Amino acid sequence: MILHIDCNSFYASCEVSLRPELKGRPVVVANYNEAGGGIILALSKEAKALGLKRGNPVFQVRQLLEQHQVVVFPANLQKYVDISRRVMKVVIESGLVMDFQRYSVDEFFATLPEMTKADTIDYVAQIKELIEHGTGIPVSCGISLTYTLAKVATWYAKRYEGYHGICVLQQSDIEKALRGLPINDVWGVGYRTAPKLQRMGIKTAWDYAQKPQAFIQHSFHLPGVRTWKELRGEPAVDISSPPKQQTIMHSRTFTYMTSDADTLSAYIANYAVAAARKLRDQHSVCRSVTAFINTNRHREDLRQYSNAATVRLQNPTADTSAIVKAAQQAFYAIYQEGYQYKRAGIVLAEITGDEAVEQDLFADAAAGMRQRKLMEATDKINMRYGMDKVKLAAQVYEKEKHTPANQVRFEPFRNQTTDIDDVIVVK
DNA sequence: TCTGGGGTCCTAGGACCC
DNA sequence: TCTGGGGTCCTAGGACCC
Repeated sequence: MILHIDCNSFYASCEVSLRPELKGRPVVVANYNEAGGGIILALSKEAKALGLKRGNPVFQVRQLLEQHQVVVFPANLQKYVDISRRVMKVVIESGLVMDFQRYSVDEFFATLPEMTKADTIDYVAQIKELIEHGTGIPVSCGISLTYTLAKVATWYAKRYEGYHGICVLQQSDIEKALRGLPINDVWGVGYRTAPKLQRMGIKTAWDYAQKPQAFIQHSFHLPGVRTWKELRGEPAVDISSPPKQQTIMHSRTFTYMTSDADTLSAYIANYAVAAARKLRDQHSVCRSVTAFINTNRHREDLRQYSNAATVRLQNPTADTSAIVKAAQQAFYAIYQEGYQYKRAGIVLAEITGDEAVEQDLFADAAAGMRQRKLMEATDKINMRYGMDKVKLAAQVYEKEKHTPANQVRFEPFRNQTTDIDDVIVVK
């Protein structure tokens, strides 16, 4: 059987686990932005009960947040990744599961030894208890024949208190479970496909699983067929993750719109620097650099423009200045005057390991080595004295000064798992 | 005033080859 | 009337995930 472990309200649970006095209070995590908040990314049970939803722009729900004294945390991805690793560690060290796989920051899959249903529940309860005791993160568990069915089981485990967070779906339980599952809650069915399915009269996972394979293949192609097989109990999904990340993206939505090329180009340079740093962290090099810019899609009164351009590098590299140069070249290829831009970003692709970098015959090996040393040195300085203490001239731009009124008050950033000054002291 | 930031996989169609 | 036929590779864009 496949076991699926899903951390409940993960980001919010992480914050609460480090601030236990907040247990039982409404807590949300939103991505922080200087103008007073982006959107809500995660919510505790109590916050959900107030009618707050994932994806709500913070400014739209300000009243509700204040009225109920909701605690608002700025998203701190590094911390969540760190806690996610601890959850993994607890499960792996328990020795209770086989083929443990991390699917995302808050979801894991594993294989369980064969047992009766009652024994399975007891067995998984042990794992659940170990995680909750060891990390403070509550989890829900689903167990079934395939990955997709295990996620169906987790859907039930989360939804009905009676399961106490653990739901097992055996062959004989599957029909009933699928009949009760709306098609749009099936893993692999997104917001584009769901309405199409509705129009075809396919309203539940069961309806979908009952269609002939040829029909599914014709209408929904390979991904659709995979989901179809999985729902029928036949494994078809492979989640063994590719060894290395294939693309690295860095993008931001700005607080204010701008049409100024110099400002945008400095933003692009900063994103390129961040992406290059990430590239070096995982000991990789890239060969293609894409820049993209977008206007504000929420402003129907303004003219819209979105575009992207890619520059292919002569040699695979992780050198900041080469990547910045390519990113800016790509940017100027697509920049158009007269639009109000709201978002920009860059994507690094054709990523490979830096062990054996294929060198251009004419490349200057000595210069490459100097560049590499320069990168190592700047990374070290920035690591020690703070981000961007040393930077490229291209990264400098004039900060727009605005102090918006009516801001939602965020909790301060605290890195309790990585920064010695923030580590919790137990008395 | 204010609306996220990452990723992966698949397919169709164009360019090119013989 | 009728305009080959079989490949491969690459890219853009769409769909999905959290």
